[in-house]
Amino acid sequence: MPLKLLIAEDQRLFRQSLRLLLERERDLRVVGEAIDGRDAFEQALKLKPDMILMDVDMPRLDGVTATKLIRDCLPEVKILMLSVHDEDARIVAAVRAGACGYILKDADHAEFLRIIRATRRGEPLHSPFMPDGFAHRAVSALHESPNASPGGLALLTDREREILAFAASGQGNKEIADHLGVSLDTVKTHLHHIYQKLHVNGRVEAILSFLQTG
Amino acid sequence: MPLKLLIAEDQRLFRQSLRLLLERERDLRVVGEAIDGRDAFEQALKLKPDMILMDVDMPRLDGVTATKLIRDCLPEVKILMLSVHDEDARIVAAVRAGACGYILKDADHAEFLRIIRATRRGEPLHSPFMPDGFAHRAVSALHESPNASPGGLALLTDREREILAFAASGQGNKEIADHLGVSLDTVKTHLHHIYQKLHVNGRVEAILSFLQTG
DNA sequence: AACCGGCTCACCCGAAGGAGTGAGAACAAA
DNA sequence: TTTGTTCTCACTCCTTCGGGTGAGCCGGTT
Repeated sequence: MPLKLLIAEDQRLFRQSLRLLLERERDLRVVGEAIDGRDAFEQALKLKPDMILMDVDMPRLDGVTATKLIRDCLPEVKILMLSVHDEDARIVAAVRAGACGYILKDADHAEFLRIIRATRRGEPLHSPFMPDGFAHRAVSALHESPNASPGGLALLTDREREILAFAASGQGNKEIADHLGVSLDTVKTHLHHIYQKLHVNGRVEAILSFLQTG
Repeated sequence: MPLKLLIAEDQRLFRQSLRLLLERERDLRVVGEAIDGRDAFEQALKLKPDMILMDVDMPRLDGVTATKLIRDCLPEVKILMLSVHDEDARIVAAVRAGACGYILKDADHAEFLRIIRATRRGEPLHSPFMPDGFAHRAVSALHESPNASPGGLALLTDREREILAFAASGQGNKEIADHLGVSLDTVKTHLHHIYQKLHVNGRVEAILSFLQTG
């Protein structure tokens, strides 16, 4: 008896590609697709799937709320969240709302299938297929402010953005220091922090990141 | 002769699903995958694909900048942008940078394949498969006014432009040397000449000049 | 032949950049 | 008060970058 799956994902191309991937497996059967959270809720009631693959980020009704609704009406259905970032605080919220686990969109498709099958067998969250450090990151995510957008310039302080802007205009550290009236070491320290926050490898990459987002 | 495709998309699951979808087609062949813009640049140089499906939103190096870099080194390769929103201003930037068109991630997979094949045949951007909307009009407008006069970069030799492109992707001299199979000193000499020809003071200024003019 | 542009490599040297650490001052929030 | 953040500065160690110079090789031109 194949596992009846419902895919809830707003990006059609991704949704259809995913369906293709899943339908190659004999033990899995995609019984429906939903284009947002509300649709997922309705489809779930109608189709009674065994498991739902639910994107966190969807229009009209987000994955977390949809999970909550579905778990209220259909407690037996298993829900796996799909998310881009593992720092996503909504993953924790989703698990609280009744999700059985989560899969990163960056996951390998083999790992993807393994997680689905493990969840089907009712294996716990701390399954070996879960990315390492889940618990740790989950706790961290709870403590992090919701405005945190990983990789964005938003998390830089004003001073750091200012310095990055100077750097992006082609100035050297010494020049920047003179312009701002601080020491060379201070500029270097700021840049050091910038590189860490942006997860980049050096000045040029940081500037590219700045030019894209700026 | 199947079309050689390179997929540049940071979400692994989407990337692999996409590959699956494309490989079912006899006339298409996925020759490689790239996980970000910089990787796309390197893979493009290595694999020489006919067409690149490039996500706009990628870490390390965004799709627009990557498009610029690739078009400068491999002018014959066709680049199709992938984006979530058709209001995305980066789509316009991408077309300006040399992309042949764009596909929304919300597109139907059949439409997706149609656009790829239309682009392969060199059909104009205002193809009927293009969704209506802002970006569509912008793309058409751009297509009607082909200008792009090469600036100071014209006096650079092919090798110099190539090296500058590598530098602009965030790579260090050692990395560039390894990629090109030449010595570190050679790369430094080329850069030395580049700085002199462009009348700039260093790496960052040269890159800015490259990104603006290229 | 002689010449020249482009590509390659080597050496020296000083300047700049970056990792990592520690720490003090100002200030706001809990 | 305690805690945390931001900005500041210093110090070491190491890598990378850039300027300058010289030189060999190859291919095409005059």
